[in-house]
Amino acid sequence: MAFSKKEEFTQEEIRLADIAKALSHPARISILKILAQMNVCVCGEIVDLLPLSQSTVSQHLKELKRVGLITGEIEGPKVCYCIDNKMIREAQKNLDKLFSQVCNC
Amino acid sequence: MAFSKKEEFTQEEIRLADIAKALSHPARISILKILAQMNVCVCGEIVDLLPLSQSTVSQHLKELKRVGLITGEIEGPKVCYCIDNKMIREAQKNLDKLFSQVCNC
DNA sequence: TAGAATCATCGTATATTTACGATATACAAT
DNA sequence: ATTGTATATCGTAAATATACGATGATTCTA
Repeated sequence: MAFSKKEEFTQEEIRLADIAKALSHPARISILKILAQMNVCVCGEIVDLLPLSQSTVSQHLKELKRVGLITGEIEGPKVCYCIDNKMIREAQKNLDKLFSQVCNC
Repeated sequence: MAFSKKEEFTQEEIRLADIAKALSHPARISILKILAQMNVCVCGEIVDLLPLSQSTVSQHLKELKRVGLITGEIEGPKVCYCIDNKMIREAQKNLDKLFSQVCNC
């Protein structure tokens, strides 16, 4: 392909697709659940709970952070990851709006 | 990578990620909106409304059909695409459930 | 100050996605 | 039968995603 055509859609569509992309891997869904249960969680603990290497988990965390669904705070040598409740609510609201728009019921 | 590790997660996580993947391109979000507005829509009309070639649109339609969010019925030489309301509701419910699980509020 | 621990990033291999034109298929109409 | 219309699929190129080990950066501890 010459280059991506994603920019040729509305900002809303692009943003929604981007959120969906962040949720498009089971590992990232799992990470969100883990963070919600623990409330706050050090990266290493997540690695221990998943069947993936440390570097791969780090990549998945980066993707979730990129779209804003989680935050990461440095605590000494560790990094404390946490759900961003506000962003989760916003994602929930926007996806719900899409489904409502799209569903004839 | 040797091979994907997606299977090592729960069926629920895999299914949810798969739905999210179907929504992870603005063209597919746009297609869903178009189908909802028109209620029912011939493939060619969708092509006319998007800045993409016929073959690319056909691929996006295939992806939406794969996860069940839309159906396609052959009508003579044309194909009539339609939102599957039941599946949309199910996707809405399951994503909403995830967000509720994941949000501390 | 030297190591140990924690995490991100780099390099890399492979898989998947995105995009298009060309071609094949199926049907309708002439 | 032939032609035209509508759509899917094939082939292909480029981009992006997934996964890992190795390395680098940072910070705590001995």
